[in-house]
This record gives sequence, C-alpha cells and structure tokens, in this order.
Amino acid sequence: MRTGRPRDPLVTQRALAATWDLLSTKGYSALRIDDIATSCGIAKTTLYRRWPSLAHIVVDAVVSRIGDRTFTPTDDPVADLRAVSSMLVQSVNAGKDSWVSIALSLHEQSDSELRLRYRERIIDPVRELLAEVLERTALAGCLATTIPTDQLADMLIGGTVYRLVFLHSPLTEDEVTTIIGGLLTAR
Amino acid sequence: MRTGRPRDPLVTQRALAATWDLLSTKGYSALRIDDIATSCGIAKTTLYRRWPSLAHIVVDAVVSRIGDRTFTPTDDPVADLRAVSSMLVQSVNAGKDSWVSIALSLHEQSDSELRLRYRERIIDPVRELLAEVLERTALAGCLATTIPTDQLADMLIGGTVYRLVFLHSPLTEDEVTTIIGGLLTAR
Amino acid sequence: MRTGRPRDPLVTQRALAATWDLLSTKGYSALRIDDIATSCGIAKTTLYRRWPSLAHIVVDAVVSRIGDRTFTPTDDPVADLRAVSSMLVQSVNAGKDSWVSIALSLHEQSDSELRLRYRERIIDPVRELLAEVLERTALAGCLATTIPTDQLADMLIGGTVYRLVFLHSPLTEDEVTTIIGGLLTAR
Amino acid sequence: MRTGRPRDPLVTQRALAATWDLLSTKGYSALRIDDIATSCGIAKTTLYRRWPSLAHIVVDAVVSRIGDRTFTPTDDPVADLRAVSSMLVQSVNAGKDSWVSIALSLHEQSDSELRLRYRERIIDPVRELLAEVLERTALAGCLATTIPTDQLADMLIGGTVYRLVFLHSPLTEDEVTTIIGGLLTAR
DNA sequence: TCGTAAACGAGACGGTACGTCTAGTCTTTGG
DNA sequence: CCAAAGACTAGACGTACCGTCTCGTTTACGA
Repeated sequence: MRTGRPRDPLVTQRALAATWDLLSTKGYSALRIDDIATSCGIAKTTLYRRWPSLAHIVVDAVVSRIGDRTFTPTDDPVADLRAVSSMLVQSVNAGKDSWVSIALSLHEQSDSELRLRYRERIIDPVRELLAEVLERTALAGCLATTIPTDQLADMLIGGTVYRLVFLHSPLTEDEVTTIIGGLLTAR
Repeated sequence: MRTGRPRDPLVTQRALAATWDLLSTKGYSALRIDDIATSCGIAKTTLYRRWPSLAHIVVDAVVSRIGDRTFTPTDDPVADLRAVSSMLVQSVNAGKDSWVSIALSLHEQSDSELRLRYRERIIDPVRELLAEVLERTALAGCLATTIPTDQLADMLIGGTVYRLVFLHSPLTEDEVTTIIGGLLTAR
Repeated sequence: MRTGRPRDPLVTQRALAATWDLLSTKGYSALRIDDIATSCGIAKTTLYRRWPSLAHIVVDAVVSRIGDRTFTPTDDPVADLRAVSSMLVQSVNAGKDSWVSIALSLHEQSDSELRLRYRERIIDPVRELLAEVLERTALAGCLATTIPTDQLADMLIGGTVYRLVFLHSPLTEDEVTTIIGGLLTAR
Repeated sequence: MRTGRPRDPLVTQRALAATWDLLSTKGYSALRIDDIATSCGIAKTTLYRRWPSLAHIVVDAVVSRIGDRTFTPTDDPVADLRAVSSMLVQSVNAGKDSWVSIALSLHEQSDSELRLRYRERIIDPVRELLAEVLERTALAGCLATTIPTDQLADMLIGGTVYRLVFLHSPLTEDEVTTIIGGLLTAR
C-alpha cells in the first residue's frame, strides 16, 4: 500500500536543472548546496531527503542531462571512427560542464555505488561506443595495430583526458586526426 | 644585508616528511593543514611562511620524495620500453601516495605556477622518459605505428590513469605487456 | 448537516496520554511533536487538526490530567490551610511533570487564549483554593497579618515557585510549616 | 607560560553589548546566535570559542550589564524596605530585558554551573539585599510577622514574579505599598 | 656583548559551507 | 470528512577547515 504524500516529481526536475545550470556556469568546485536550494526554491532539507550529498545530486544532474547520447553508425567504419573521436575530444574539452571534472571529483569519493552509477551512465557509454567503432574498423581490416580495441579505446580517451587534466593543453582536432591516421592502415 | 634569525632547514624537512606520511596514510582528500602542523610540531604560521597554501606543501612533499627518479637506458630499446612501461603502471597504481591524485586535485587549482611546478617536476619527467624510449624504439625500427611518439606516450600514460581514476580497475602488468606487444613490429 | 467520517474520540485520549507520558518522562523541553505522533501512532496531521500547536496539546494534556483536583474543606480553617499549603508545595515540586514548567514556557507564548485557558484551568484553581482557605482563616481571626488574602496567596505560591525555579532548592515541608506558623496568631 | 595570540578583550565587550542590545530589543526567545555575530561583526566560531552556548553569552551579557547594582542603606529601615521593594517590582516588570525571563529559560538548562553563575551574580544579590533590609526592619521592631526574613524575601520576590509570569498582571506599586504596609507594625 | 630583526610556537580570529534538527503545512491514498 | 503517512518549507544550529592575525619567545648576525 502506497501512502503518504508522494514526492513531487517537479522537485527533482527543478533541482537537477538548477544544479546543471550552476555547474555549467560556475563549475563543480564552486557549486554550493545552498545555492542550488536557493536558485530553484527548494528547501535544503528536501534536497537532502532525496540525495545523500552534493555529489549525488551532481551525478544525477549530469546523468539526466547527457545520459542519452546516441550515435547511429554508418557503413563506413573509418568515417565513424573519425566522427566519434572528434565528438570525444569535444566533450572532454567542453569546459566547466565537462563530464570529466565530475569524474575526477568522484575518484576520492568513498561511496562506491555513486561512482558505479556515474561510470555506468556516463563513462562507459563513451568507452563502449568508441570500442565498438574501433572493433568494426578492425573487422574491416583497416586497423594497423593488434592492440585489443577496448584497450585502444582506453588509450584514446585517457590520452585526451591526460592532455587536458595533467598537461593543461587540450588535444586538438588536428592531433586527433594525426593519431587516428596513425592507427589506420595505409591505403 | 641578511639579518634576523635564519630559517631552520629542519623545518622544511620535517614538514615535508610529515606531509608525505599523512598523504600516504590517509590520502590527499583527508589531509589537513592542522594535522600536518600537529604531527610534526611545527606551527601553522611557520608552514604558511614557507608555502602559500596546502597545495604547495603537498607538491613540494611529492617532489622531494619522488622527484629524483632515474632510469639508465640500455642499448636494447624494446627492453627499455617494457621496463619503463612497467614502472609507469606501478607508480600510477601505487595507491594513496600516487602522484596521480595530487595531479587531479591541481587541475582546478587557480595557481598556474604551482601546476607548472608539479608538471615540470613530476609529470613531465615520466612523459619525457617514456617518449624518449619510444623514440629510440621507433628509430630502431621496432614500432608498428606512425603515431608521433610523444602522443603515443600521452596515450599510454593517459590510458593507465584512465583505468585507475575513471574505471577504478587499474591496468595490470599483463595488459601492459599486451599493449606494448601490439605496438611493436612482429619479428 | 454533519457528514463524512466522524472524529475518533480515542485519538484525543491517546494523544493526551502519550503527551503526558513523554512530558513526565523527558520533561517539556525535550518534548517533540513527532515523538508524540510516533509514540501513540497518530499522524501529525491529525494532531494539528485538533490542536493548533504543540503548546495547545501540552496544555490539554496537563488539564486533562490534573485539572480535577478537589479539596473538601473541614470546619477547621487552620488545619485546612496547613493541608492546602502542603499540597501546593508537593505539586510545585513534583518534578518534570509539574505544572510549573509548562506555565513558564507559556509566558513567552503569543497566543493569549492559550495562556488564559491554562491559567483558568490550572493556575487559578490552586490560587483560589489557597485564597479561600486564607480568607476563612482570616474570618476566624487566626491570621496575624492584614495583607489581603489573595496577595498572600500569590506570595505563598510565588515563594514556592521562586525557590524551585530561581534558587533550585525546593521549599521543604518544614519550611512551609514555619511560614504558616508565622502567619497565624499565637494562641 | 602564556602563549599564543591573546584573546581580544574587545571581542567579549562587543559581543556582550550586542547581545544585550538584541536582548532588550527583541527579547530572549527571538535571540539568534547568528544575529549576535552579524550585529557585532564577530565570527560565529569566535563566539563559540568563548561561550559554549547562546545561554552562556546571555548570562554573561546580563551579568556584565546589571551585575553591579548597589543600594546604600539609610538609617530608616522602613523607608529602605519601601525603596527596595519598589526597585524590585520595577526590575521584575522591566519588560524584555528583565532578568526574570533569562532566569526562566535557565531553569530547563542542563548546565548547572551556568545556572549557579546566574544565580550568584543576578538572583542572589537582589534576594540578599531584600533579606537584609527586612532583617534590619525586624531588628528595629517594625515587622509584624515572625516569618524568617529570608523566607519573607522569597515570598515578596516570588509573589512579584508569579504575578508577572503566571498571572500576566504585573504587581503594581500600590499593591506593594499595601503588602509592605501589612507587614509592618501599626504605630 | 648586546641590540635587532626575522623565525618560530601557540592559538585567536574571520569567513564559508556543511549537514542536521524541528515546527508547522501540504498532499496524497484509503476508510 | 477523518486518519495515516510522509513530503515539504523555513530557518537556526553547531562543526569543520582554511588562511590570517597577533602575541611572547628564541636565535643568529652585526654594531
């Protein structure tokens, strides 16, 4: 038997919208739970009833925002690979509202369930998409290396992130083209 | 004219030792400036006289600890590549006292000088070492790809970090062997 | 025409019983509306439908519990005075479930109707009883002072309360005997 | 050895002044620790370093404000009694900044040391003053009752407080005159 | 040898955000 | 319309931590 006042679905919606808004405006490190509450007119207690911490809200906000990316492959695996790689670089380098900075902040988070959720909804889809495209490229005989495609995907994503986060010089589209070129068999 | 009481050189030493100790025990996110001060018996004021912020202390602590890695190359570039790759994986996966988590936390840091210092002392050496070894491997004609060696280095390091930080399943030695194998020309 | 579900008379009863129970167990300052609701299995909404605030519930609980004290006077006014005084001291010093602490908390209450109700049901009866007995004592010529009897009653009750609340050393039975003795004419 | 930065005496001063100000403006029940902090420009943390709770600040504020009342007796004990009684009534009925409401709020306070401090500095002086004057009146043979003077003092103060807090009809100067008159021997 | 200027230890201070608590209101389902 | 359950608003609370400040004390150097 369901009883009691049901949770207002608008609350979740408004909270996540406000969170996303603040996130892309000020960035994760400047995100304050009170600001979220104020900006969407929801009491802090209500936020804490639904999410155990700020990090949980953020994960949900990102998930609800960019969780449903789709890519419809063509029958040219090489073209697909170039397209997906380009998308990858753009999304990583997107700035304050990149999924990367949230992933970084989750690394030290003790709540493994939260990390898992973010990984399954945000990180894995990108990885799987890239790995698939690489796999199809390999099956088409266009890949010049025998490195397993999923590890190749890790290296491509990792490389992009590394350039941004560690070296602070984001990977450019040209460089991606070079790298992809180096991965393909000469024709 | 230098006058006044000279700075006690032991202070820096003790502070960095204590910082490193706490860092490897509790991890960066649980590091508190007061804890450092207490654990080494140095006043917080003294710490702030020498370092402008907690992050600076941490950077120095890491630098003084693992800043002097050396690798003496042999005349077998392939063997060197395998050795360096193995070292890389170990250092990334080292745990709480890995240089990786500090690098992550510096990403959002506004002080670019600090980031630069960490990069020059900690991040770049690893990268350059790997790039060099890759370059020598390429010159020896053993590399199966035309991707520029420095970008290959980024991908290798980035991939390792990505596995740890994003996927929370550290790269294993076996997997490195596979990857390196895929990079080399068949004999 | 009265329609709909009739109010369950047991609800009021259970609520007041639970309130009184918590009141005498934990005291007024530790009384929580949610605790009352939980402990008697009544929804908070239901409580608020019947009483406008926590204070109102408490007042009703006390009224229903100790609102019906009776004292049947004898034809010996001095003996009556001694008996009533003794009762007074006992009720004031009763502990956590004394009517005194509720009276104190009502002092700052804005709802004057509520205060009035408590006064009429709890405070005034005691006062009037004492004043009456004093009056009869005076008429019998046994009172050694010309202070009006109602003000004398105020002083007796006030003195007892003052000892408890302000000095935290409750008036003893012996002291009451002394005071009453001092009020009476020597024989 | 005294070490560390000494506490700024102005902090205490400013905090207590602000507390007293808010207390007499809005009353105890509307007193907020944040308001005190804001209104005197002192960080909340600093307040909590010096006083463990709001109640402690308030006690200190009242003590520092009205802790040093003096009364210089004349050689007419009856006149003194009338004067002191009048002062008593005025101070009890003073309104929001009366010492009475703070005393009431301390009743439920668990910290007995705090209660003791308030009693010793605020409550007892009034009581002792009144008891002394009564005693001198008795020695002069002007007292019409054999009730011990300290208990008489309790009754007078208690009666005044009772009228204010329980009956919400403060004792008037005229009534005090009547009561005092009733206590004195006819001439 | 003695003054002086900086280093140092200790801890107060301002400020910001956090997560918790509680009173009282609102909104459902079910009787 | 009542009752139960629980979501919701609003606002104060006390804590944690950072980086700064202000003392008294200590120590090397130069006058």
